[in-house]
Amino acid sequence: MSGSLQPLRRGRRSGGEDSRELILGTARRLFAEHGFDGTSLRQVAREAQVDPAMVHHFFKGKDELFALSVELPADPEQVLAGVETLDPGERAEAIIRAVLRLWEGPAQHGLVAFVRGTIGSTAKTALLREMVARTILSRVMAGVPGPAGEVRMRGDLVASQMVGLMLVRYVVRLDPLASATQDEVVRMVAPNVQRYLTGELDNP
Amino acid sequence: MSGSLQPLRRGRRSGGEDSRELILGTARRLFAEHGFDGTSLRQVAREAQVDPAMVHHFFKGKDELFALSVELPADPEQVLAGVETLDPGERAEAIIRAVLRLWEGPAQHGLVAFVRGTIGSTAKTALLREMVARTILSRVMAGVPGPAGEVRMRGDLVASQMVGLMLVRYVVRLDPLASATQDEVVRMVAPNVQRYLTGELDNP
DNA sequence: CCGTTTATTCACCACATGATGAATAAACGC
DNA sequence: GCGTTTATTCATCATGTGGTGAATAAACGG
Repeated sequence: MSGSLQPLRRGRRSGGEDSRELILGTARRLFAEHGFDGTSLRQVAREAQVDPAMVHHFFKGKDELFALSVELPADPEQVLAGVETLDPGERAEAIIRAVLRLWEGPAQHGLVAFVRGTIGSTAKTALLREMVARTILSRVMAGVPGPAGEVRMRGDLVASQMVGLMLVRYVVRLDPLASATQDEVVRMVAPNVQRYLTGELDNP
Repeated sequence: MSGSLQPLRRGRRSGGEDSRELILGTARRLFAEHGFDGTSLRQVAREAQVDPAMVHHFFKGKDELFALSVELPADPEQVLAGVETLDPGERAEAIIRAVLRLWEGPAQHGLVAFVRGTIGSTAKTALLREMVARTILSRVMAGVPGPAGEVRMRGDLVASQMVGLMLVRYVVRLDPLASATQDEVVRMVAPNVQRYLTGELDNP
């Protein structure tokens, strides 16, 4: 009766269950659901049914775990590859298709986590701004005719539509937009993006 | 020399500095900058140069402080008042004007805080979805002709553009969109919103 | 079969968080 | 002037956090 319940067996487990992957998977999910700050190592460990110290055993710390969790399988340059070679007058569809393909691939979890974590704080928002402005928009807007100031404005407008689309479709998941097919989305929003890219802005 | 530095004077301060408002203001700013989870009571107290216990003296807890901080000075119904009486064919401009007016008023801090706090977690996102779908979109789309399914889709598209606009202009602050005048914004994006509202969707 | 590596658990640390309750002092009402 | 209210500070709690170091046990390599 008074037998002390034996201390949980220490040491390596027998089964071949790969704890590292288990932790990574759980982290990926939790980071996507609650963002970086909203997710704790112990929470990850708990849900993965693993000792918190294991997380540190496999990963250097929370930062590394996050980095590996949201590791984007494709960098923006690759996703948008070829877009700048297209005629600006027909570029909208390609942009939208690329973005939809990216978000509907294996990167989705990571991207949602990235967005959630990024929008949550001013500092990270600044990073996002740099990234969007430099890496993405410069590529998307390459070759669009017009004065530099106007082209930058067009880029921001394109960004506003694309950001809104991703947020509503993948993060907030507003139906029926969230469950429309890729083709439908392209058909519906491409004309608007195209107007931002090369259409008449001042004269509705 | 060895005089112990006297313990900071306790008790009520002489000056008429209203600490309550000071705390509220600081909280409003910090919540907007770092979101709910990213802001701690002690941080607020520190920046307001006030003892952490004061925060609890004036407010029941973090939740109440947050609630009072992001208190929206105008509810959506009021902001969009009259929109549903307008001809759907000319409604886009009114919608955009209303949103811009709201975001550029005293509510801005609270709204940014709300967005940051809301996008950070799944649970709160669900709330946002309900709110947007029921309260806002139903009003904005009232009287728009067409089958129910199509009208809902049009609403989502409008939401995608408006959400993106708010995010890029007020949260991420992408320039030059962030520093454009209200009139410019209206001129540039109204046609796109109008197309979502009543334009031809399938046939670009 | 023995030594090394690796996986797992436990016992801690220092620290920040949200919160409470008592002590003190000024302001206020009478 | 005195009692009450209110503002302010301090000491303290329980909890959760990220992180470290050692102990243990299984797997692996020779």
